[in-house]
Amino acid sequence: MTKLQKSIDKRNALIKATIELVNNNGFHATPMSKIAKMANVSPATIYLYFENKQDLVNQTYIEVKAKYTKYAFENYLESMSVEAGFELIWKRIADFKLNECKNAMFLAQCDNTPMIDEASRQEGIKHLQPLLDLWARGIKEGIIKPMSDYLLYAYSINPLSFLMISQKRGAFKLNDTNIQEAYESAWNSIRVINK
Amino acid sequence: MTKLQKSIDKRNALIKATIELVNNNGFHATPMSKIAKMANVSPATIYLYFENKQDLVNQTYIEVKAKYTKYAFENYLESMSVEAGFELIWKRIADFKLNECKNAMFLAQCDNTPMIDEASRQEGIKHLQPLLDLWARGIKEGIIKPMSDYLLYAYSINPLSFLMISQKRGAFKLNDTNIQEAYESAWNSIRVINK
DNA sequence: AAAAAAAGAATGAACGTTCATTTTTTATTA
DNA sequence: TAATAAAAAATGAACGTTCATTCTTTTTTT
Repeated sequence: MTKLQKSIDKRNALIKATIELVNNNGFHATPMSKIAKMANVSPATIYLYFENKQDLVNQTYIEVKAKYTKYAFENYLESMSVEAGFELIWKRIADFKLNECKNAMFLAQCDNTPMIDEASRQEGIKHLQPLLDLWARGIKEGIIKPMSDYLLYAYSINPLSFLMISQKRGAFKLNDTNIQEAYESAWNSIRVINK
Repeated sequence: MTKLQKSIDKRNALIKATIELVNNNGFHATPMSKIAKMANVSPATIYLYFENKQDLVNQTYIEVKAKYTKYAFENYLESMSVEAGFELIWKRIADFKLNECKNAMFLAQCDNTPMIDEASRQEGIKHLQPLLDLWARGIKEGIIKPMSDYLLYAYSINPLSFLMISQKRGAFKLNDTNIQEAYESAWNSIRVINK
């Protein structure tokens, strides 16, 4: 194994440990020493890869967010119809929250606490552009209600976070049936309804 | 001022300070000393009112959650139609998130982090029963889609949390117009749609 | 004057970070 | 290629600080 690879492995192990521990204990209740231990590394080693604890969690956030959006837009083409595009992206995001549960949990926590720098937060939002573009197109075509991106996001994508957290708490179990129900709810909340 | 009143005032000041500081810094980044200072009280005095820090935040959570549900169901009568009842409750909740912004922020953070004991979380959920009952009635009458409470909640009530957080970050401004849009989205996502 | 409430200072534990060394890798020379 | 020197990576222990909580003293109430 090359030197570079070893470095990447260590960095990845640190990021993985950070996600795991922050998910279970929150940012301030996860000491660097525990992150180091879980990553099989000395505490001091963390500081070779990251400036400090804040930098570690910022970088973790950006990395996970990038993974999320990459996953979401896989297979999406701008040539698709608005309906097809939305359904595809929505279901990919649902998949992510289901299959990459730990990553999704981590993002949910970051997005609801003052854990992350505002700058890193901005950095994370950038990659969502294709969805915003799709919505703009949908509105122009009269298929999607003319609402702000925030409303569209709140009623179609964001509820998945709540469902995931409920699932994590064991209060609710997502499956193929209610994923389809949820998708239809999401779509009905943003589409133009012909009476 | 009576002794009892003074005690209640002190307890309230402590809870208010906890909300303020946890909102801005998160649970673990708000020291007891700061809470004491903001409440004009000695750190030691906190321990006359609360067992420890965890107890302080648990009790704060339960108190705020109770306030939230009381606010939500004010004026609601079980004799109302499903549509009217839902609109009333939904708009009261929206009002709460708008007008009692700090309280709402606090709940959002509690609900998305491992900050609160599971027991206190359960305690907080109890008071939402009237809404669940309304949904059950709506489903029986064929007005609301037969979905689990979690899905109904996720797509109608919960998005308000996201909007509130976006507003807090200055990214989005809620007003009467988009509150109405949001309400219609919420209702369309859970109602039975006659094609 | 006794009891209760509140205060501030003190305590011990835990944390993020740094420091002095050691270990591992890479480059150079024979 | 083998030996060795230089550089880089990694370490565990140590440091200074911060924090939740407790202890002792003072103030307020009864």
